[in-house]
Amino acid sequence: MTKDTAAHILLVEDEKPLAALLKESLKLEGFTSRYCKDGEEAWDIFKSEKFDLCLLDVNMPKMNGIELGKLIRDKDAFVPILFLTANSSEQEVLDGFEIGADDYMTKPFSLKELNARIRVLLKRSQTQRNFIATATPEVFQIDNLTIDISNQFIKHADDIKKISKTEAELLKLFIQHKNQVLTRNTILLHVWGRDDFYTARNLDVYINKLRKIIKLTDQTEIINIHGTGFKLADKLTS
Amino acid sequence: MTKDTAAHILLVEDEKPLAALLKESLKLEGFTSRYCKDGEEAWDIFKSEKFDLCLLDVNMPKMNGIELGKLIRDKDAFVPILFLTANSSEQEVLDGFEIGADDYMTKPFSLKELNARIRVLLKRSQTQRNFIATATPEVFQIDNLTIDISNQFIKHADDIKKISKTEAELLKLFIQHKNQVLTRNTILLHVWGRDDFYTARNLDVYINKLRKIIKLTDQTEIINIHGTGFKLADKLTS
DNA sequence: AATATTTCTAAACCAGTTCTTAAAATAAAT
DNA sequence: ATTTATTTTAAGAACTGGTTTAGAAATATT
Repeated sequence: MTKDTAAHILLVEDEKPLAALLKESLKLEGFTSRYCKDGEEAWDIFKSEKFDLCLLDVNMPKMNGIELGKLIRDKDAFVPILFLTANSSEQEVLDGFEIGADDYMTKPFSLKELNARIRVLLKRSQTQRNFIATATPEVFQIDNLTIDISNQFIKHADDIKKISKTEAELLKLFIQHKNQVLTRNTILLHVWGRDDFYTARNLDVYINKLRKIIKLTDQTEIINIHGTGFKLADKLTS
Repeated sequence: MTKDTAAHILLVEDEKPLAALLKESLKLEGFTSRYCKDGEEAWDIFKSEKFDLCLLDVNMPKMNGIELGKLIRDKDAFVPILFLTANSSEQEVLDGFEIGADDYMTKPFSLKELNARIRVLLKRSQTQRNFIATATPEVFQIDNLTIDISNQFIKHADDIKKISKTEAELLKLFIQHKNQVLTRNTILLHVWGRDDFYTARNLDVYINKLRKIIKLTDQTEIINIHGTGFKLADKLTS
């Protein structure tokens, strides 16, 4: 959950109509979600995407929710897991908590209550994150230019210049994806959490600011891929 | 809950037989508990005793569970609150979550499930507790300035000056994380337990107080990272 | 139990900075 | 040529931070 952007939720549910309802409900609450129809598919997705919460049906073909929950919990000790179940035998519920579930709801349930519980879990994990996380130092060196993201400054030949939070975030995104094309949409969602006309213009303003910084080195530049996005890349010396 | 000792639970329930059953169950699970028969009594007790979790019945004479929960949440932003309710209208449940409940169970419920949910909540809050309770020496020496956190005073060239509890706590947090950027949110959660508009401005007031103290040494300073937070750092000697 | 003292919060004000919007100029693609 | 995308500059809006102060709340003292 970068910045103020919406939480991203993994939704695994084999009953299509319920799944559609849930996906719609999550959207209305302002969350983004990724839907998977069974446990195997979900596990594949989970390995490659970052989620703020997992909403798992227990009874599913191929791999049931509990098994999936265990895999998820083993890989990520903190991501909140909420199980949905139809025929909740007490033992099944206890099994869920045993493998590290955070909450359990029995069908049929109130959508509003589900949303309330989701918010509780998200708030808790967010608080936990803030409590523990003191920004890991992020210092990059490009040519004779030092870029300190967490302390928000750049240093060029003993000349220290402060940069803003947004500049730092954008710069970090580029550095982490050096030589890769970042689409406008990716950048906008990552840094601003939204993608609309004005924010897109704003990005251009910030590209301009960043180019002035990057110019201090003469090895690297931000190049535009017309109609697509931008790329931080080594200059061609030809 | 100091490390290995059992969690201490506030149990508020006006139905005597259920209360007795719950108290017994908590004991079997290895928890200690304090029983109160109504909200008013519970609030008195809560103010003077430290609990790791609150188990509150919603329907009670004198002060209902929701009101009590709100008082508790205002005083302590972190202690987990679990509501028990007989006739759970959806709205009542939502009200509970609204005031900051962490979980909700509808009577009749499975004792085993209740215990599982209690353990989940305790586990989550444990992480934070551990972070708070990192034992560190309470006396620091920075340059010619001695800072005694537990006795709440600073000493500079034989000049002893008292500092307040909040000043001491904030100073300690900075010293423990010297040269690391602390976000406003992290600071607020640690020192004030909440992050809202007024508390945020309050932080600025205290930064101001602390800077006057820190100024007594000329090696160290509190610097602001615009839009992010603050950092206690060695002055740059350039 | 009343009073004094200290500490904390809320609020106002100002200064500084960062972000957004707008608009004009330039470049690329069809 | 014309449309669409990008670059650049700039003004003001919005936000963030620093400082002081008055009164509320909590704590200590008589």
